[in-house]
Amino acid sequence: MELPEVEVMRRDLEKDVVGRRVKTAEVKTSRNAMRVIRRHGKRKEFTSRLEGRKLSKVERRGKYLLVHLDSGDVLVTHFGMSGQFQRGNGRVAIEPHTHVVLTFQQGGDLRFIDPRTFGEMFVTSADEIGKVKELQHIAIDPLDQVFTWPTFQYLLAERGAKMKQLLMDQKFISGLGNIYSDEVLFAAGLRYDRVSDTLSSQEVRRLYRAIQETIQEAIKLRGTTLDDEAYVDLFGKPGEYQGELKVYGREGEPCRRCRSPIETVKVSQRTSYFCPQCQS
DNA sequence: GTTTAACCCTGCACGC
DNA sequence: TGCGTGCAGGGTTAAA
Repeated sequence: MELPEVEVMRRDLEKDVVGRRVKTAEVKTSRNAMRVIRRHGKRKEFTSRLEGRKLSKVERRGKYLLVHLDSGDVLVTHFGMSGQFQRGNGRVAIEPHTHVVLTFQQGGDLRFIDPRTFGEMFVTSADEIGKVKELQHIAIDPLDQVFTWPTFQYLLAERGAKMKQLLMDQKFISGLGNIYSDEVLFAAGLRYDRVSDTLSSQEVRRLYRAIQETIQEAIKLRGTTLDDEAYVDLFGKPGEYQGELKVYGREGEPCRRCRSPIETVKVSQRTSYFCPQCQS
């Protein structure tokens, strides 16, 4: 799940679960459920801070979701590769790989499902949130007001790294993963191996616009749901941005702009898709 | 400073 | 049909 999917989830939660009070919090007994709450030694450390609490606000920091509780605590969730939240109720069967279930006093529940358990949940106090290492180092957010193109130009000039790696680096810019970084580079007409401090002003501007437009459009279409991956929203509905993908997952297929076959390359263990003609 | 490899998990497609 | 391999939208760490 990348920024657009996390943002869609944030908005859904804001509409649908904010204001509800947690009656019971359950962490399943499996080894992987414990892996999900790995920062807590015991289940109770996690569940006792949730039970009886009302959910008051949901914010996003990069790919992290922060659900604020009326106690001042914050429930932090990262979805990893396969994590998701699903709304349910007592009549809906618990899916395999469901690790946490919050049941609401008002009825219904919220489930955290994650087959690969790269995802994580933990509760911390609002005061301590600034001390969480992963959150401290999260870089500028593309949707933030302070993400302006002169700022971006400065940040790029400070580094001498290849663009694909840099866009994926959450300490450089937050929210982009393997899919959207490829889409952004295509939209900007830049190759994955361009070095950040050699971009012209015009290229920086193109890249800046590509980031904003790609992210905005993906949120509008409620995220990307690929055939083999199963991102769905809070209510189980897939996104629609997959129909807009220009390069990701299209190896060998003709570029939508120039008809050249889309190529792939391995960049830090991940497959990167690009058009050899349109990107330089 | 930047890049690479290994690792953390499960599920699925693919080739033999 | 069965089995091994590689790959998948995440991130960290140590070493080169």
